[in-house]
Amino acid sequence: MSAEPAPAPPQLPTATGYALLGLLSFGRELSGYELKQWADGSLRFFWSAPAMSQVYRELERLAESGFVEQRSVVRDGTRSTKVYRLAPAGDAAVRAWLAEIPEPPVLKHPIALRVFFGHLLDPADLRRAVEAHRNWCEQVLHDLNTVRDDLGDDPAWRNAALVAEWGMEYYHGDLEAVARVEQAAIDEAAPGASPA
Amino acid sequence: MSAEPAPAPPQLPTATGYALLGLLSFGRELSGYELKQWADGSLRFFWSAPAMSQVYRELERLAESGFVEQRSVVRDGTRSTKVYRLAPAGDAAVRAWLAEIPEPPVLKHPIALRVFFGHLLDPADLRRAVEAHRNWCEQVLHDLNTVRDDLGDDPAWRNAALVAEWGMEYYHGDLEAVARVEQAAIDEAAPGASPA
DNA sequence: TGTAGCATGTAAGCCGTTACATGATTGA
DNA sequence: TCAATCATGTAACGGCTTACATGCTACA
Repeated sequence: MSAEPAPAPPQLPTATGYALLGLLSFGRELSGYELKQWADGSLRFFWSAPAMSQVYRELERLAESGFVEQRSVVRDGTRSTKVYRLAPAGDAAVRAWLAEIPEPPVLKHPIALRVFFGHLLDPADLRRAVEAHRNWCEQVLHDLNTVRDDLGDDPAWRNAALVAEWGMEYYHGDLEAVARVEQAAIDEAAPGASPA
Repeated sequence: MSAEPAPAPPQLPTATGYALLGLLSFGRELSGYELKQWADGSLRFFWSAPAMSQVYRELERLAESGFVEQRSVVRDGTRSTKVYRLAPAGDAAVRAWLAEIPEPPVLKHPIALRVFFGHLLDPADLRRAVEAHRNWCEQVLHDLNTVRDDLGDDPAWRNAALVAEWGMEYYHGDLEAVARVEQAAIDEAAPGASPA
């Protein structure tokens, strides 16, 4: 008959939780804010980056379940920050998750959608969409390039560098494929109607 | 002072709703079941295919908002089926949506994730993940090939065929990129330890 | 006779988002 | 002193999923 609150059943993390565990597995002790920054600078290129509020919620759950250890530190000045470190249970959990057969990839490609529904857009709108997509890809390529440079040839970041390189090829290929499909789609829409 | 239920405010469709409107824009009158089948055979390759229950819910909302027209038909035998046809408001709505600046693409790539967190997997697990991914891609390529063949060179399906072709290149490229990255990641993990 | 496909939904719940709220610190 | 960034959350909501429930029809 204890009056203590029932211990939370250690439920398994969500995909986002596992991703945070993965980031913590590099050994650093990080705050929610820092984890979000890092996710935005790495995971977002090939997985997804959760909202800030989601990061905090997940960290709380991970701490409740014993997958991470939480403590408050005073870093510089007087303010205290909560920082998180991977616990042994968290290490085991994320390893087990990654060893599972993966889910299929998820792709939502707005240009492919617009080509598919091409009869509902006029060529100018399609071109505007392609241009926005191209700008976005170029920004991503620029960011990835910076990331790649920052990683250098430190063996500790070799895998991250590999993925950054993969990402650059990927988005480069996307750019090329979109250009091809745009040309074909617009040619179809107005055969022979080339601009003066 | 009428006692009638307040008419539902015609709220804008969700992305899934727009996708259904897009499918209906090809002019056919379809049931929820048929729309789901079609989404699974087309949209899923480059966008996403909603769950069956989601299709029904969206169709109901689209009907409430006047974007589609609903009627019950008896198709063969005695059973009646609800079928949906695009209403003028739905046509306008989906056109306007597609003409907007698109959201950025979404990509969740399980192999990239596993390479990034490569220090948490042993090479055998990475290989298993890659193999599962490869099987998945090959299935998709097979399905896309069937789709492409079925579309033939009917000008009415020219855009769909373009996207199917794009998809085949895309997943082919994925396969190649994954093979490259796998080789590099495994080489790194065990340098000099080539199989006998 | 039973299984697979056709066909339509309801219920519950998670995941993640946006919007909101707060306050300290740093540098222009 | 103002804006940007660091830092941490809460509240409300929406989208989509899985699991469940139901029943007909065709075919082997």
